[in-house]
Amino acid sequence: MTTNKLRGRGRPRTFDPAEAVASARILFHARGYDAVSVSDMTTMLGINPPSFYAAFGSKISLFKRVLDYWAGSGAIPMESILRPDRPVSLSLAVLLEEAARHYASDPSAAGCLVLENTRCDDKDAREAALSFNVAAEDAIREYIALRHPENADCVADFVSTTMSGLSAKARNGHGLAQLLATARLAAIALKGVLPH
Amino acid sequence: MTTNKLRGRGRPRTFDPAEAVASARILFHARGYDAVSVSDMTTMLGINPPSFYAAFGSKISLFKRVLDYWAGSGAIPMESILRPDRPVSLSLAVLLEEAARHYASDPSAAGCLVLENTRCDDKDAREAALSFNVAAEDAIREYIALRHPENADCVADFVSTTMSGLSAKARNGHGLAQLLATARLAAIALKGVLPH
DNA sequence: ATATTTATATAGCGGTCACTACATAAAACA
DNA sequence: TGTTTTATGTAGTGACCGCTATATAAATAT
Repeated sequence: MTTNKLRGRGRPRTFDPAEAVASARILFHARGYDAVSVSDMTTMLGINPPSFYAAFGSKISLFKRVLDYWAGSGAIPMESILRPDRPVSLSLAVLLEEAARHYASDPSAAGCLVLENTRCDDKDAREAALSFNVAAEDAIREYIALRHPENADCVADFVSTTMSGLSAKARNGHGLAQLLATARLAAIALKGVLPH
Repeated sequence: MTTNKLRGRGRPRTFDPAEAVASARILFHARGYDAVSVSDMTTMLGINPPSFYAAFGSKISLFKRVLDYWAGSGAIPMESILRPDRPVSLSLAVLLEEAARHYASDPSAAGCLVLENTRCDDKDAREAALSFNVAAEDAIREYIALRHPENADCVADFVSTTMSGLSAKARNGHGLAQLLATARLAAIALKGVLPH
């Protein structure tokens, strides 16, 4: 994490931007883009606003860096779950259970970073989160379509909707056990609609 | 709607508070509590801040009036859906379909006013919305428990989670057809888990 | 008419927001 | 050493937030 990129000539930084991105993820995940102020961020990082803007440019560009960072490190590993060597309904059931586990894993940052921020008030942040959400939904839909093209759209919508619900409920009182039970109940519908 | 309550002696109001509550519902429903400023509200109502505060006291107390008003007029009529004379799984399927229809009915104010605002950044508004949400979930759980006490908790959680997902998706691109298809898919799980 | 009551319009309160102008400190390079 | 480069800390900017002090306008009551 301490990526001291080879230093050039000026005064050295007093903080590590990569670590700052990881810290920013915690804040954005816990409270959402709108509710985190640049002042909150600079206080947590122990720096002043000019250092923040010199390193990241703007609040929204830091948020985009956080999304990129999280997609490659902490988010649900879709490609390892949506495997071609097991039944689609099983893969989707695993996906929902994994979502339940992820969303409940850190009570101080419950739910999905991407899904929660697809509903924030800042247009740019919302659209940035939405693009990640759309990409994930496309991956799910295409995975289903490989073996169940006729049901891909509505099943993908159902899975996406259930994940949104799981994320929302993770933030409003549902714990791991409840989320898992809901995920397993949803999987019943998947088994029922996908020929096996 | 034009409830001119019997006037006393002072200068008469230039606006109808009951109509203002209905207008406020549209704004809060379309954008959420955080994203609606008092300035937005007074501009829409054609009044000045002092008139607003004289009539409603504060932004949060207007929001609470909006919730009360909406629960009694525009929200999903739970008591007429959760009927004791038909199968629980059927009632819940109707509830989910009705949610889909409600959440998609006004594209400029998509989703559920209550559910969407259980996730806003203002603590008081969030808790006000949450209390309505909890009441609705309790009603669902108790309805299920009358005939399926062993499954009431997890089935109620599943229905609540699905409604949260429907509301979220209604705000992010899913239209009536998609929401209805998702509701019907969720109903398969309900039929599967509730003995009939 | 005058007093009382209530709602109004103007103007602005202190606070927070994302962001920046400016001078300086700390490093590498010549 | 002196120049260049980069990041820093101090101290703000203007815009918007929820909300209000103050004076006045418009009704009823006496």
